[in-house]
Amino acid sequence: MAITEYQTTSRALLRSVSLRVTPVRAVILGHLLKFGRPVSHADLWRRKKIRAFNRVTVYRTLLTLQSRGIVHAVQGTDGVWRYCAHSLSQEHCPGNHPHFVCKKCRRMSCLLGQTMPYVEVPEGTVVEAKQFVVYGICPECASS
Amino acid sequence: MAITEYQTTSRALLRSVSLRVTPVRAVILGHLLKFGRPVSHADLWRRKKIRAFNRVTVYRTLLTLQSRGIVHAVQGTDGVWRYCAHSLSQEHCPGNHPHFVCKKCRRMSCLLGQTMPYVEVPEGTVVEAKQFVVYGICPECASS
DNA sequence: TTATTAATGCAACTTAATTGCATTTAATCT
DNA sequence: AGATTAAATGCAATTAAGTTGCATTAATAA
Repeated sequence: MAITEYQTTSRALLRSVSLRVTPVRAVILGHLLKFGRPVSHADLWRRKKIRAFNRVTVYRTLLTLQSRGIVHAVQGTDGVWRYCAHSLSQEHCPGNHPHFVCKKCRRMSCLLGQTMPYVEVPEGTVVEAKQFVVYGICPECASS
Repeated sequence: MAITEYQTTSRALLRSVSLRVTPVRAVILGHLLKFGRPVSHADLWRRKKIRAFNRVTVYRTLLTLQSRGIVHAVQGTDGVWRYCAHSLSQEHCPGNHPHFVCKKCRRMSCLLGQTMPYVEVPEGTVVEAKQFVVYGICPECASS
């Protein structure tokens, strides 16, 4: 899939959640889809095409996409938020799995194939989200 | 247990991990023990006795206590680190349980009585820590 | 009591993220 | 196609959490 195709998909995704199709949104969503793993604002900002926009707008765009449910956010143990896009085909809110953060390369990856574990909470508690982050060294960094 | 007693305990705790007993450490550890739940730098900073010290020193003290294993740190879904002290009686490294953060009062509490779930990671991955945060509304905030 | 190693304070800085407001633009409706 | 308008964007400034380097001070051991 070429980057332009990702942007075609992006436009469709945006329209599907009735968001105006703007250049920033198409480009950011395109990049997120291409990354395929949760990436931070900083990761995006390294890309020329994204740096063409305003930093604040990038932040706001990520929030907008998140609010419409086409992007989910997870935080690493470094306190930095990472965003991951999901395609239209996925039925329920994704991101519902543990994540791994490498202390060396700071990359985050999804630990797929396992769901979020059940947790017991005190009576009367309203659970809105769960975040499970595993921290350590990824295979690539560990072997070098 | 009065605050002075907490500080007596603090001194013993500090000595037990061969840390110099200084005013900042005794006061911070005393407050952490009294809180009994994970609290942030900001939470501590609200206390007059703690604001008497330097902000940086408070940060550094928390790191020191953490490095000696008498305090553990967890991050909320707001990206803020919270610190929790544990008494000498506890055998193994505490903090090894899920935590809950309330979106309204921003308080963090420990979800005791359940251990950290096992997670499958790709071959070659080195796991150093796991963080499981449940986000939502606490019973107190939910009922009001 | 003194020596010395560790701890503290201060000032400045970094990085992530947010806010308010003026300007521009995507989509809608003639 | 062109005007309309609510929504989106850019800019400047700000906040909040946390860090760094370095000079000064203090807790402990001899």
